[in-house]
Amino acid sequence: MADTAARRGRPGYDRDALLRVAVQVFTERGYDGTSMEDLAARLGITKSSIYHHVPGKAELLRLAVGRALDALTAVTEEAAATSGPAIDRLEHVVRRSVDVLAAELPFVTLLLRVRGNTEVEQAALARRRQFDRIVSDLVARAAAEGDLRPGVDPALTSRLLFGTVNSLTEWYRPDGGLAPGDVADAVVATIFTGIRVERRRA
Amino acid sequence: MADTAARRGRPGYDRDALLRVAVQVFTERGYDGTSMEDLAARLGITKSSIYHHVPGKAELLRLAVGRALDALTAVTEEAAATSGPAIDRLEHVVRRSVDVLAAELPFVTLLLRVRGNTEVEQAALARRRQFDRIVSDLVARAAAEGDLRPGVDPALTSRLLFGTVNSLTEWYRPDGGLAPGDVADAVVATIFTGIRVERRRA
DNA sequence: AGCGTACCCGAACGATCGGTCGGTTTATAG
DNA sequence: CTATAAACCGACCGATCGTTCGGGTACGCT
Repeated sequence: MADTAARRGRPGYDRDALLRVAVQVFTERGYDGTSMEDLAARLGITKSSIYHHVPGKAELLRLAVGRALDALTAVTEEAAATSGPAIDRLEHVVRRSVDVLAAELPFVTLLLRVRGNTEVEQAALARRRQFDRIVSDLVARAAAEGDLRPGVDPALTSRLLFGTVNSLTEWYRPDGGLAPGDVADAVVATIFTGIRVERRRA
Repeated sequence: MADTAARRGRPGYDRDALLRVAVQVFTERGYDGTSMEDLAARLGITKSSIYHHVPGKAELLRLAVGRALDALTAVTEEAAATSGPAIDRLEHVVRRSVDVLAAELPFVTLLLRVRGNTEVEQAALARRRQFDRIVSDLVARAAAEGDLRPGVDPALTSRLLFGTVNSLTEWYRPDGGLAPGDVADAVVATIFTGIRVERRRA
């Protein structure tokens, strides 16, 4: 789609192609559990070659989580996320977040596993908290506008909402015959409407 | 509660006390991201002293995830989890799982982060899949018994259910003024009943 | 053909990894 | 006071860690 334009120089990985593989391996073995040797083996090149593309291991992580954060941040800036009833804005953000998660699955997966060990990770966590804040504000507004069931705690609910959406990285695979829209439908239906039907009454 | 009975020998950590600290550090820095030196520093003893209690780093992980899995497995064997309508059994397992998660938080957290890098981790994943299977079977039965909203996919629903419950490890802290029962109420209310109220109709 | 560009390699670096070893310290039991 | 038990320590091991360095190699362009 993008460039079939022949590039100059010796063929091989460019920074983006390398990043894709790296992120894949990071999500499989964990960032700390992946050595540069592991990466090199998977890439089919030597360890030292990686440093032609990137100044170090940490930079690979930085690029990866940055990409995920950019995509998520963009969602919160869409028109449907910034106007209208909060409950509808919330639903939009949830649906689009699922889309982003599907489209950038390895990157988002990596982001969600970051624990703040290094400066790169702490910076990522800080940006992630901004996103979290926006969504939990939407939940609070939806409650204030009377669109949430009475008794639901907005803070707690936004936690559960995040948990449900983020847990998609644990099992969802885009090539599994399940479209992102279907997953979004299921998430919204489950959280917004509930799964149980009222039957036995007396 | 257990033993105030004075033990023999030089005072210090026993295997269980050491395990508690180790699991704590593992959840903070990640298993791979934690060196034996890190552990020793936190314990206030030297690296080599750790090997008096345990044959190696992997054994610490094995003990930790084993403890979490034992607690979760026990839940599925409780009376209320093995008889009655599936929807009620499901609710019971969810509620008790939240209890276990709260009571054994560091151990369960560690379990949920295991990715299968080593044999120990793969064995843990296998046992975890058994638990997952039991719960997803309950969802399927509840659907067959007509207690789930029509249109909900049991397989997908059980995934989301797991995601919601398991995500508690990301933020829940037992000393945060929120009782496990309250969290269980919120989870059950959110997933089973939904958060949205029907308002605008025409 | 020759040049610039982009990509890759082997060998080596100091630091840190998980783990081993022989010996020491501090308690209780008799 | 001695024996036994339980925990701890410092020095050291080979292996692996992320990274560096001085080149080598395969392309498009002119």
